[in-house]
Amino acid sequence: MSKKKDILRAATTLFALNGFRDTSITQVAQTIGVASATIFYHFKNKEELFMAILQEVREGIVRESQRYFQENEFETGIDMVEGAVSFYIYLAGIREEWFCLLHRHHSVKLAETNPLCRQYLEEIYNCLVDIFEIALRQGQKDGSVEGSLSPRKMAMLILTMVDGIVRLKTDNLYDAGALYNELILACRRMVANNRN
Amino acid sequence: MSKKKDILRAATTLFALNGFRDTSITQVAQTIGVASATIFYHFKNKEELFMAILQEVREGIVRESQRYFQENEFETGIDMVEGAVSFYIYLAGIREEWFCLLHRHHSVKLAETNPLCRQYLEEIYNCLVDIFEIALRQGQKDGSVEGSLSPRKMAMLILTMVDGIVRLKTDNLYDAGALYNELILACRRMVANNRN
DNA sequence: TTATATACTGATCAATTAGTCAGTTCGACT
DNA sequence: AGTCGAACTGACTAATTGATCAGTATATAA
Repeated sequence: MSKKKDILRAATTLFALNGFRDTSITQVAQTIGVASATIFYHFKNKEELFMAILQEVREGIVRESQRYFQENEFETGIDMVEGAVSFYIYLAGIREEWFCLLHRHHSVKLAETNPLCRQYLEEIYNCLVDIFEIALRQGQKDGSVEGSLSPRKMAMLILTMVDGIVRLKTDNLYDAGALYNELILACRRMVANNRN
Repeated sequence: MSKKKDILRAATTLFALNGFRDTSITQVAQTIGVASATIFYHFKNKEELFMAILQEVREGIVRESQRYFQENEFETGIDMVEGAVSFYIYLAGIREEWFCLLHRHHSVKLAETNPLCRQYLEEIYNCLVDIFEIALRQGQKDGSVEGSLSPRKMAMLILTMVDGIVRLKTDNLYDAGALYNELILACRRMVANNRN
């Protein structure tokens, strides 16, 4: 019967869609038909509401990435890279709010002064880079990925590219789907071992 | 003796650094020692101030990209791609405010309702994609770039990746310089014609 | 029934905000 | 000297904001 989950859900959507500063507590309260004081009953202030959301996002991303590793197996590392790209696009599709929220400047800005926020963001990005790095290391072991490349740095580059495509979609600037094939191709060309 | 340029300069920095919504007119006025009413004398409202800044950014980016094409010549298309990446990183380094501003959600959001804002953003991004696309087309002509790739789409992917690296730097998350060599390498591998 | 803690609310507040306006300063031209 | 317009300002306003608090409703346990 608690409205806490409702508040979190509505605030997540609104913060993701319009940003932290452009979303008032009143607006969050109104969308779920609750007094604004109710929000301050469950959360000390607006920033703590944001932090609670960020914590949920972190848990969600870590959980989903673990599930991805459990449920998928790939023959070669390079296939695993492709799978990782697919997974990222898929996750950003069904959990658009999470990625919108991470893309907002407020998260980055808050991390400068709020250590917990910084910690959450680092955990999230490490988790996301790892998805690609693990695939690349696997590929270097089985010979499908060029051995001279730095797995961590190439993983960051791929993440950067894939995340940029996701951004194009969430910002309604370009349809991510239209670039999907080229994205996969580009990643393969970037890291594949050409001797095979 | 007009304070208009001062206002534009201060507002550009503040909007880029803290965002549109988190920057008050009073704050802009105080940083240059001017009454806040002076800002409303030169600009109809806060949004028009923002639009004036965006117009300046557009002009700057178009101007700099034209200068880049005039002042540089490359032997092969693939070298031109590398030059384009270099140029982008360089420009984002000396005009960090421009790119910070473009990365802010407010620009994208405003474009949804303000046609002029949308037009400016489109012109900016077309100009930036073109830098890479022209290089790729050149490379397909001289055989240094794989001919089967779509120049426009590959240009968008490269832009996305390079811009993502710039973002890492402006967001103080990671040093762009540390990824520079890998970035160039990745771009070359992505589009190079392997038959040569 | 009574007690108690949790969930929730209406009324209210102090602070900040974008924006207005009447009036002042000042340099250029006649 | 006098006129005029552009640049600029101090004082103000109406609206919104995050946050507080005293008090109400409800359910569960003693």
